[in-house]
Amino acid sequence: MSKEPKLSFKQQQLIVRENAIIDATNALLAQKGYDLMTMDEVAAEVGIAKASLYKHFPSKEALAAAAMVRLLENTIAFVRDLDTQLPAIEQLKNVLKWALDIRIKGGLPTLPNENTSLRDALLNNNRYLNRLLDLNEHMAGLIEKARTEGVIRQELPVDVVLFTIYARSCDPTLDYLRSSGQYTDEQVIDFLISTCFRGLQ
Amino acid sequence: MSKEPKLSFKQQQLIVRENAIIDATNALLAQKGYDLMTMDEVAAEVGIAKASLYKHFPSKEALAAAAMVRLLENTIAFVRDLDTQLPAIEQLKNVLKWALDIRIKGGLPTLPNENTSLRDALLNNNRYLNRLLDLNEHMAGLIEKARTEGVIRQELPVDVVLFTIYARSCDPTLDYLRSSGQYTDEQVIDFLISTCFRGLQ
DNA sequence: GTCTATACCATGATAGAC
DNA sequence: GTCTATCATGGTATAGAC
Repeated sequence: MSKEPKLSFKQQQLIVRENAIIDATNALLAQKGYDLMTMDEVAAEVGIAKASLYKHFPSKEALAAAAMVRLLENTIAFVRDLDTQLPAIEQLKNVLKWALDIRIKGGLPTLPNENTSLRDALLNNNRYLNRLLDLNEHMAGLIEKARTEGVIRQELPVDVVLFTIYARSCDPTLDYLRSSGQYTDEQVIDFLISTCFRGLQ
Repeated sequence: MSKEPKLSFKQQQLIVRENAIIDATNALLAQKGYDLMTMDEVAAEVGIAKASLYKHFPSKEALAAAAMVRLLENTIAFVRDLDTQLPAIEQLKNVLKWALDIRIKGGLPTLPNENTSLRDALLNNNRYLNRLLDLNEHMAGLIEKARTEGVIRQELPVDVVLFTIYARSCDPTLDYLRSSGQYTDEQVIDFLISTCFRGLQ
């Protein structure tokens, strides 16, 4: 595409490096959360000096935001590629299953809740907000479809269902059940999906 | 009870002061979480100097652990006082409702998940662990009773039900729905209890 | 037991050489 | 753009006077 392959190659190198940085950030965000993640750790994980990190991302907040944006983009891509032949409720379950699989592999940072200072940064990040709105729209469409198919309770508003599914992707129950050592990862995921959609009763 | 009322009075004063400290700790833990809570804030909230705080509690971890122990004791007391005439499932719902009410009032720290450094401290705290085991036994009894009454799915192990209910007490869905401003607090709590026990379908 | 003042350390961010 | 070395801030914890 570019007229100067050399420049393009350099740019490619840059992208690869920055992807590696975001990989490390993602893992550390998932493992320790935003506040406990340190820039020293990220740099060490990537194998570069901390100062070099700051040449790529101007701040810790910007770095974390970039990681969250990439995560949202991957999620949107997954949702777009869902098999539309399936009942909407099965598509929703597949989204949750996909998220839980990623989480078990150590790559899913928990939702930015009100306790963390990352939240404010993300709420001021337009790239992040745009991706989030985009994902929300896709998910809301699926939820409404599932409702017209009669498999989601009518009295539950769409946003209640949406947040409930989002929250289940970072449910601490996953960690507790896994650390009990009594179940396989697949069983734990099935429990979470089942209790989310069918409840306890 | 004591032979020396004067000493007992001093001890009472101490208890009152320490209760005030734990009150402040509880609120800050709920608001910001363990890592973002600072000893300066706790001291300022109570109205004493930071050094005085350390005369009462030897460390930040010990202080947070004391707050969590008191919370567990209050929970156990509530569970003990439940109306045993009610169906077990209604008693379980009442426990969750009670916890969510406290959380809305700003007094319920989130569960210590794997991300926080508080977790290790609590796992080494025998007072905390004993209270937790005690509560777990009470709750497990209720869950088994509800199961024999046929209102909890047989295929769900007791610990899955237990953790699922615990996790719902710190579900971020509560914050998201409240901040949307579309529902009353009571509605939000009903949504959470309903989706927990009946699910989305 | 309360205070002021401070030691000590971790961490986000930067300077400046190469 | 990478590095080493450093700064500035804020936090836990403590010393020592009263």
